[in-house]
Amino acid sequence: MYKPAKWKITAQEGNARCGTLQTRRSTIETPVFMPVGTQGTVKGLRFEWLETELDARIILGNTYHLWLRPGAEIIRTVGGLHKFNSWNRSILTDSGGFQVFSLTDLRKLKEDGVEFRSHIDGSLRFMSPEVSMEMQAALGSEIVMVLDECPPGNSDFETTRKSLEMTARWAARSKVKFNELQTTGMDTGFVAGAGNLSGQQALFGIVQGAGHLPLRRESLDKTVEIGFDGYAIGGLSVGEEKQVMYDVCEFLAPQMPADAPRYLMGVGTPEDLIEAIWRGVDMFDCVMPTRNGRTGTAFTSAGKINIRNARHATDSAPLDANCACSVCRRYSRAYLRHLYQTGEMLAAILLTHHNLAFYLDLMRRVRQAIRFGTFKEFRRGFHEQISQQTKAE
RNA sequence: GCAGAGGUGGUCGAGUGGUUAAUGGCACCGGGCUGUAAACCCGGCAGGCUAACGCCUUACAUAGGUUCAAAUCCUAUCCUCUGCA
Repeated sequence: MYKPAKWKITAQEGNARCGTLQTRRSTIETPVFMPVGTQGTVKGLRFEWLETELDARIILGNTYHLWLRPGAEIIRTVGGLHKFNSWNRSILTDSGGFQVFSLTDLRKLKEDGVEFRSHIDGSLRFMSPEVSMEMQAALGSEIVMVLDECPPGNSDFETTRKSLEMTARWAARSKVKFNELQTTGMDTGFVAGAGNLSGQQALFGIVQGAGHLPLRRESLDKTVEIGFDGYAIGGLSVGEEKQVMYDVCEFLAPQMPADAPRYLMGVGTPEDLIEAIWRGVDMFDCVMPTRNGRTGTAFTSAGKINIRNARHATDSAPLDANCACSVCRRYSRAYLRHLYQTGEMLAAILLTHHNLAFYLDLMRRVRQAIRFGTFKEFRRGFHEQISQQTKAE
């Protein structure tokens, strides 16, 4: 029987893994960073750049946001998200679960689903595991996420336990509905004759449990029991201490099925990625490179820089002397600062471009290190750079 | 020349006798951003001293004056704008 996605580990160093995830639309080398494209666009970047220079193989889309606008009907009419936005490589769609957390003041949580007060026009909208699956089938993404509840990172034991139990029930419902949609041809992204793949969508489960390790274990068991094509760690980088995130990854990742990709949702800083990969995580997404790019922060091999700072006013150096991206090859800090200060949209575009290039290149170098068995040294070198930078400040 | 209006901190602009070192906006300086309600949000912004509560100095064109108290009232001077000659 053909599967929707094929996962293969190609190299390992300790808990860190290097692999390939083949979907019906692209082959993704892991560890991978997936640029976030909430509304069907990676803000500020043309797909041309993502395809050629950056060579991103997969990006995100968001079910909640695309569900509100343009809506399922339009998406179905135009034949799914790939046809709509012209991105022909893989897409992973988040289920709307994060909005249960981020839009907490605009929603009511019930066993059946979530009642959202639309942040756009105030209308009442009902999202359930079934609705989320339907919307994600309409979008036709390669990887579908189950609808989960993402409780705040510092939630207490009892709250977390109740939440994770409902998430588990939602996961089971998600899978039932997902299977039904796959067999009734509701997936707009279906690829007939996709080689040794089924051409269908893959479905990932999400492990919750906040900072409580026993609950993490419990959630993992429940999720694995249902059975998914990949497993995500959710509910981190949502207000808890950074060490909690590392501890949860360290505890959880090695226990997650080795024969499926592990995805740490919503993380993070370059350092976070290194630390999570070290602990056995394969996939990441985060708004940080795109949002921070828009708001004036560039990630570089020497740490973060704020392009607004006056010290860059006449600096003819690129953002990062060690970066080979087209922005660093051509534009000076002085010019980028000028663009930012004058409110020119090109500032956001160029900083976003560089930041994503930096993130994707970092992942390339990490993969290479794992293949060569030098990731341990790579990680140490990375730490030294960061502590040097902290001292310098 | 005559008539009218007006000169406030980097800038625009409130304030028209008493918590005014002076509201706001902009500019400037700095910080934040982790499955995107964010091309956004927060802080600082006369000078000096202090670890800090605070304290001191200089400030609303210039120079005088009235008053317990003046950016605010009076006088003179300088300057700007508008209209008429």
